[in-house]
Amino acid sequence: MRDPLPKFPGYALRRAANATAAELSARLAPTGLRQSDVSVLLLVEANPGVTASAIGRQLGIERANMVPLLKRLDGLIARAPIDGKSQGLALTDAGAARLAEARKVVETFEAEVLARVPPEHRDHLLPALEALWR
Amino acid sequence: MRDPLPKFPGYALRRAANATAAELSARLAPTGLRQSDVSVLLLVEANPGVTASAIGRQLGIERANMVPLLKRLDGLIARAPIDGKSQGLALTDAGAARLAEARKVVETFEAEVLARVPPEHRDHLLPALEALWR
DNA sequence: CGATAATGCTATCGCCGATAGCAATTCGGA
DNA sequence: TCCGAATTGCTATCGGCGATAGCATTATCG
Repeated sequence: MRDPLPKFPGYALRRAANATAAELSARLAPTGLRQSDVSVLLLVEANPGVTASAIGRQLGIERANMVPLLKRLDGLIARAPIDGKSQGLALTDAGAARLAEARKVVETFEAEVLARVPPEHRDHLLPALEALWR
Repeated sequence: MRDPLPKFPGYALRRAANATAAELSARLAPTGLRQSDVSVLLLVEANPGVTASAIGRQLGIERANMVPLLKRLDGLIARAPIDGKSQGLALTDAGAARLAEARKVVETFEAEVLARVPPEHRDHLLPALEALWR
């Protein structure tokens, strides 16, 4: 079947992103966390006391979408008022434990993804992708 | 703010794919077509007489999801029965005309995407991505 | 011929992201 | 210092894309 689409970088990007996202989701299922959950947990861990807004800005998640996300992470993330309108986020012990599991999954997965790229292209993937969104 | 995520190829893939998809969607808006619409139209154009199932297989779209998609493209794609259960798809004149508009948008966009990638990484992007889904 | 596979379809769900709007609070410049 | 502007967290709702389960009909093949 003739298929002109794979020549398009945007199309290849979509397919590659879908494939990897589906696989990572499957691997994260046992932890009960979604990809977005893990990304938020990682950022909260690395920046204790950050606000939900700041996390959202960094990850490209709208404030409105942070709300149900954080609601899902109840018990894993603690909130402490910073002032009258902001609240600082931090991992609870349970959150740190769950993140430890998830991190193993993610790091294994990411290493495997990179390993699938032929060696001569491998080092170019990250810089090329970063040019497209940073 | 500390952010360990950009080091992960899977994360960079998601962000890059999101950014490019959002931009392409915006550019396609004037044509009234979605990205998936255009990909289907391109495949039907390149393979007149194909079935919806075959298109779906090629594009990674479930049969079930082809139904509303083709319903949206009513008037742009004609269906002719092949046998009792299959139907061949082909572009109508209107479909060919709309696709011509969309193709211009897509090709311009794809060229710009590639142009954003630093020259030393450019030729590696497509092969690297293909290794992740093909 | 009969089991199996394929096709097109309905209905429903999940994930991620976006917009619009709101009340409360904080910030910053005249 | 005061007041308009910006920020924060939130509700509600929508859109795009993809997935699953199940169904009736029709083809295919051993």
